[in-house]
Amino acid sequence: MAQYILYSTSSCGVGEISKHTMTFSEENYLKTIYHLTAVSDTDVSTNSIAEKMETKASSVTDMLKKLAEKELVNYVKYQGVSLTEKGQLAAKMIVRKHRLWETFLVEKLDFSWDEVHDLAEQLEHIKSEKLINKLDNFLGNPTEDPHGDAIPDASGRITKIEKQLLSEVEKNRVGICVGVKDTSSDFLKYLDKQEIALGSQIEIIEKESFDSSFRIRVGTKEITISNKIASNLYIK
Amino acid sequence: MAQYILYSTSSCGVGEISKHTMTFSEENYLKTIYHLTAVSDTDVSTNSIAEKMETKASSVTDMLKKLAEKELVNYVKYQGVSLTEKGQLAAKMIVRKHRLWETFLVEKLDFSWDEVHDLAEQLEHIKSEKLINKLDNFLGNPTEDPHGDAIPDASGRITKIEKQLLSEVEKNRVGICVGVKDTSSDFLKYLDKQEIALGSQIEIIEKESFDSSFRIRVGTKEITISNKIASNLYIK
DNA sequence: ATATTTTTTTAGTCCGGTCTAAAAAATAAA
DNA sequence: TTTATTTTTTAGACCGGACTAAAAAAATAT
Repeated sequence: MAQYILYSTSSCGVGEISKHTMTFSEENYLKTIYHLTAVSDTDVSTNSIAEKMETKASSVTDMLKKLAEKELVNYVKYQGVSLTEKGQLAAKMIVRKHRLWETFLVEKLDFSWDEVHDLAEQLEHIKSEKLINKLDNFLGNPTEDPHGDAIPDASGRITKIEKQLLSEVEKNRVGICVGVKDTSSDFLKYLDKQEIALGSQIEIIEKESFDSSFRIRVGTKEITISNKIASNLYIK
Repeated sequence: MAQYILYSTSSCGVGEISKHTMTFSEENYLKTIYHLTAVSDTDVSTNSIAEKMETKASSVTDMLKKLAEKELVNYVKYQGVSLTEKGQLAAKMIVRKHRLWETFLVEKLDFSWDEVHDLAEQLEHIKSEKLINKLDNFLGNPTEDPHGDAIPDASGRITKIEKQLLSEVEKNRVGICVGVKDTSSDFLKYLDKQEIALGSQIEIIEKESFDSSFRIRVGTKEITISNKIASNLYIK
């Protein structure tokens, strides 16, 4: 019976990864694990992956074995999974592709920010390092995508953006909207309706203690937003 | 036992196709059949498809049944295959995508014309009519790709380009290079070396009857090219 | 017209990725 | 600490798409 306790021993350059081509499915699992790790920073459970990917736990287990075999994850039966260095880099490259394509779609093809996610899910699997680097240059080497999320550079480095959730900011602060936490189409459409976009100036006029809602000024307009909205908006 | 004699009876709009999503594999078969039909204009044989796709005849037979089931091809056992109206339109949409992406890669991302084919083979499978139409607009609705091949429009219409093979043109004619027949990387690299590109002025100085080679002037330079080269260059 | 060769199809296998159902391990409750 | 519950893994199946080997049909040659 095979052992799945795998620690990355050999260092691995970016170029090396592109040689082992991964399947779409493998890439999707890797990306999901990456995102789940980013939130909790502990080992990721089989079930949490299954839930996020809308698949079954048994399918996840199968895939984790394959990814462990390829030394992309550290997987110990019943104890969850984490990315190896190699896996982390691979995941970052997928995220890089996703966010660069989203940027392309919004900036060059004039898509709105709520339309681009599904398309980027397809485009992120196009296999060519050269393509993505040329796209990066074409877009002017952006560091953030249309939702304010950081775009890893060609070597996987991420320039951290300092930002705060609007819900955690004190009264009277004025800031610029720099990102969203929830990127669902519904939320983004709501923001469009309220004329809140990346770069909008937001001032907190009042915090309502009763329901934790916020009275804010967006540009020149004054509006009320729920706590749920406020806790999905980043400002700086 | 199922019958595979299928003629398209219902007319089918462009929008309708995108609902039945096709797999990558189905799209590749359809595209291959389309290209093979374009050359011979008769029914396409199982073997010719297998050869072009570098696969086995038995795999082709399997797929032809599936495509017939979906009413994308007219398939009669042992008698070859042709595209239905629906299949033709679907194939044209794939070709449209392929050629628009190639154009994008060359014009916007600065790829050379010998590099783009393999990338476009991946990009042509991205599923979104909206994306491809926006890309079309972004590129200024081009009618030809970087190799001089026609790009079908959103409804599948193709604006025929009048062009002749250089090998079939009489002595002293002056023309503009408008396309290539062979689009292999080797051939395109050869053309780059000889400084022959789309738009180059070409004058036939001499036809050598012995080996059917050509003495031509490209711009200001005089060079000799073999008959094989001349029969893969289109001029107008 | 018959035999031979080529082409095409069928039958059965395999692989990747998913699933269900059942077993095993870990966790929580009594 | 024993039992109940939840989580995770295994075992076995299926599906799409490919393959090999063998059978059947069509084309070609004698």
